[in-house]
Amino acid sequence: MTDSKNTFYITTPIYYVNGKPHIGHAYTTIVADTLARYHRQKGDETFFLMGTDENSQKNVEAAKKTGKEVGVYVDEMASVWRETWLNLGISFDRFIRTTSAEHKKAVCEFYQRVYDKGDIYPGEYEGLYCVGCEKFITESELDENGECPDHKKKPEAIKERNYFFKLTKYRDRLLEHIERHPEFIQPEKRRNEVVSYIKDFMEDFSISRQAMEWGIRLPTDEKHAIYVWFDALLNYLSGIGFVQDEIKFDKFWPADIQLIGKDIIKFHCAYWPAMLMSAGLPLPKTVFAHGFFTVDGDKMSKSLGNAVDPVELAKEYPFDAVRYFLLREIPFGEDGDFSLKRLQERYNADLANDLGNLVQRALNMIDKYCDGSVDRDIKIDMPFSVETVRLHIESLKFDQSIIETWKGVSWANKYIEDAKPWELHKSGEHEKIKEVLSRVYVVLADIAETLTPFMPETANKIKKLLSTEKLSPPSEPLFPRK
RNA sequence: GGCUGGGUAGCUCAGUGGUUAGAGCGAUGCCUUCAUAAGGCAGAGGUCGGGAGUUCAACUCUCCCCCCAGCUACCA
Repeated sequence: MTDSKNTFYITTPIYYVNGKPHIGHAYTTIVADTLARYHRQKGDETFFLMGTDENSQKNVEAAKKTGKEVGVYVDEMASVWRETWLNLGISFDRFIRTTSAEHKKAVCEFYQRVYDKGDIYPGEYEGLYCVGCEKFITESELDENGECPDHKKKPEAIKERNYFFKLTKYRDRLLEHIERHPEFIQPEKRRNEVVSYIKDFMEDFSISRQAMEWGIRLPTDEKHAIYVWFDALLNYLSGIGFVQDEIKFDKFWPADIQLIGKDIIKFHCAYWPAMLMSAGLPLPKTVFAHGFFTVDGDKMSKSLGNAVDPVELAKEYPFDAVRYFLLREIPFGEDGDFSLKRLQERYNADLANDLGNLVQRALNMIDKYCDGSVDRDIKIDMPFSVETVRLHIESLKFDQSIIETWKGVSWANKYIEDAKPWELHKSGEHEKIKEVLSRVYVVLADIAETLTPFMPETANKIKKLLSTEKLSPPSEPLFPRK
């Protein structure tokens, strides 16, 4: 991923709008935002897409509960989601809605291509369907009450004629692609799961529903709505202008990274690439499935009511602190535990004490001992490697990247301790003080630069403090202790 | 039942066929005062899941077992 390519296209899954965003959504989104900001900083022409999945049956049910028209309901909810991310400072370039005219047009065109290819055939399906999952499930997957274990709901028995996509036709090509491109599915353990699924269990899947009133109509048969996944996955194409802005589309497709949660691997690592093959389009370079959170050790679930609301959280802690915590605490790709206690510990130790206090003490001494002036171009050996930070980001090891940056923070704190500017001040060694504080200054400047993708607001604050003509400490601490 | 990944300090994790097994956080003691009662230093804390084997030598390799997570099957 260290090629010199100058465009970068990254996507998050589009989210269902039948509820509010929780910390898991925020996690995916933060990672995507960090990567997007990194690539922009690097100078790549970057496109960061996110959006909402609105043609789903579960949205219809959610709307029914509120007594609203589905159309009204999804409009309202889509706006809630969009505003949430905007307010949290997420730098998406486009927020795609699957009910938009553009998306529908793209889906119809895509469908037509696959149809013309001969990959769609009518058939009959009988099975149990869980609306919560938006997929068919087998009896053996049900729990002791005959309910879907994830959604605690009885699945619906469906028997109808509908249309199928010849997924199995692409079995060999999929396996070959995965084999030849080890970077396609990450992390590695997910790749194994996918391979075993494709080899042993994959079947053609139904791509239409007769019973559905809501959703995109099948161009070749108006009585059918397109199955939500065959529609939703295409947002990654419609979001960058598929069949409507070919120049833009050709510039950004295929995507560099598609982030997903581990629950939707099958759709993104089997259905999706096969659909693209059928339509004659190149495959995304990497699909990365991250882990899930527990909250204080418990599975996050509606029944436990322990879902963490990122908006509420951002009232307690600056959102940068939440970003820092999630990226620093959880090795990307692993499952992690979210706990407020842990967040507070990290906040106080790393952000308030180490970084925030460093900025404070350094600028205070520059102000006090050097009249706000240092040599901003002093050449020193950097105590951490910006190159290492970059390499870690590009290999998606955000925790490592932050650890490397913190070497700079620790170095500066120790250097100040060893050099003791306050004693130099007493003995009147002004030149020496200025040299010491100049060194600290340039390290801080590099830290701010490096931190930009991770903590954009904080990085900007520091940059601003460092760019005033007469340097002085911030009027308020960067991160007040909690 | 099968497959995959994992079980290392209180917590989160890193690590190598070879002297006394590492980091960060937390807890303890000391030093310091520029700073958000922040910072620095030091010691404490582990029979590296259990057992057997290979080897001059294993935490690091092999086998068996136990436990955790994920995927998946079968029986019902």
